[in-house]
Amino acid sequence: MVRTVVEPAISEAPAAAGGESTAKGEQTRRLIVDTAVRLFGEQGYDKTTMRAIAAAAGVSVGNAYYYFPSKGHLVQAFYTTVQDAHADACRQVLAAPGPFVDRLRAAMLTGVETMAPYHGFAGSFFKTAAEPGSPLSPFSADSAPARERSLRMFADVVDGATTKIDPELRAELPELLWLAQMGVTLYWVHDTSPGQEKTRLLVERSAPLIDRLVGMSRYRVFRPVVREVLTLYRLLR
Amino acid sequence: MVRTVVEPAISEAPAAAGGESTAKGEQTRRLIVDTAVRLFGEQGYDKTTMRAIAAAAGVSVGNAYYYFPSKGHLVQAFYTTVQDAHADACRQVLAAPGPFVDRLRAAMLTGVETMAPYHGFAGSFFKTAAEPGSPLSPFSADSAPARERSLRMFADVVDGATTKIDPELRAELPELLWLAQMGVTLYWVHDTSPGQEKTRLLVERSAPLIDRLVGMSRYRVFRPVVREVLTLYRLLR
DNA sequence: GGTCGTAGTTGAACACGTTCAAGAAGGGCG
DNA sequence: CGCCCTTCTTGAACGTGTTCAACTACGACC
Repeated sequence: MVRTVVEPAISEAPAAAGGESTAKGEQTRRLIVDTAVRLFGEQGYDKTTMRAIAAAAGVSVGNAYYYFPSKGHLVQAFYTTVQDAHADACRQVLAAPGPFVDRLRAAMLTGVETMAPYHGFAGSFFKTAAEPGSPLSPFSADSAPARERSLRMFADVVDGATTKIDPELRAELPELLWLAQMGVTLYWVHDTSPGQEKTRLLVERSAPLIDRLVGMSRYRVFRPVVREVLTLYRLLR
Repeated sequence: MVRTVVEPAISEAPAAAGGESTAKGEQTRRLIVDTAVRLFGEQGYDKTTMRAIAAAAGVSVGNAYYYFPSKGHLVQAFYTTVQDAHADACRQVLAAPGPFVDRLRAAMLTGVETMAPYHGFAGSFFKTAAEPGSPLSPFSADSAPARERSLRMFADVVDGATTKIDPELRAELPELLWLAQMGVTLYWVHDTSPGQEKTRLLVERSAPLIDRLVGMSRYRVFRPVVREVLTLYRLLR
């Protein structure tokens, strides 16, 4: 078997502060994760075996498991990549303040747009993410960084909104919107319509709907029900 | 290995109408599914291997696959069992007409109650059901019978409700409530609180909430938004 | 009774994710 | 240089779900 020789790169300051990785280890880690991400994109989740990843990266199977506890953890890297792209795509649109409905639609739509190329892939690995104890679950500790980033994005959506919103609702809104996007993603994964046009329709039409509901929250009549929903949400979180 | 000899039972009318199974085949099929259901309940999904099922049933692994295309299809049988129990538990409560809120709470609560013993099990096999193409998905063709039965139950919940409901909403309500129960189940699977008390809380408090929203649907002010939601739902179904 | 076709049954074999005992590499220290 | 410790790497091995070619049992038909 042909083995690529990896030279030790530039000599590095030895683990300055809390550095848990040497230059060599980090290089192998990247090599593996890059190869995995590439193969996932090319062939989907199930078709991309750990043996194939290891072979393509020029390392042994065991070596991949030295850096990643499971195949699922390799997907986490893939997921992070996609999410970074989503955040980037949103930045421009969310730069200037504007109506809540536009910002919400933009955030959700670019999300669907960014994920689009990976629809098949997402379908095949979704089961892993849906498992309760899985590190890939959006609610898991392992997903905390990705979740935080996404939440910050929705906080930005709310902060830059010129629409008037009930203050109590406004505080919880980013989290609720993130949850809504999880719902959209759930629908998207199961959406078999060509180009996932149904999911686009869902976003296109639920954004104004959410906007209307949020707008209504300011009126006194709805205060009790809004409070009830928020209280329940806090209890269940 | 000890092998139970299976006598051909009572001689049977040969495949009267559309009968696709002989007596012997049906017996083996039942033997396998009963064994599988028992082991699933005793040890959970992952711990119960196909080899263990086959061994406990006194057949070969290949024989199990002759009757069931995959391990997941064996769970379908388990799921059906639980759902039957749920329907039975509801029948008594739903016999006499009453307020919508009571009927809804009862239906959902008995659902949680019926599933309770299998929480651990459900968690481990949930990933299989969540997969888009899976026959175990509640939206799949294979799940059609179970889905129909559940829908009929929620239709009963609505039909026997003495509460006044917007007719247009009333027509779609059973399906929406079924969807809501899917949501509750989704939460339940991920609920790690002792005895899944949080899920009970969710049902306990969301039933009056849904009731209130349904009640509000009759007022003219909300007609546009109700219609919008229903239209969107029909488009996405 | 014999023959044939279908239904039923078997267990070895495959590919997969994952584990693990063993070893190699490399650098710091006396 | 020699020793040791940590980091990194290996590939065989395990247990899993699933497949498949071969075999058996059995009822129907001539």
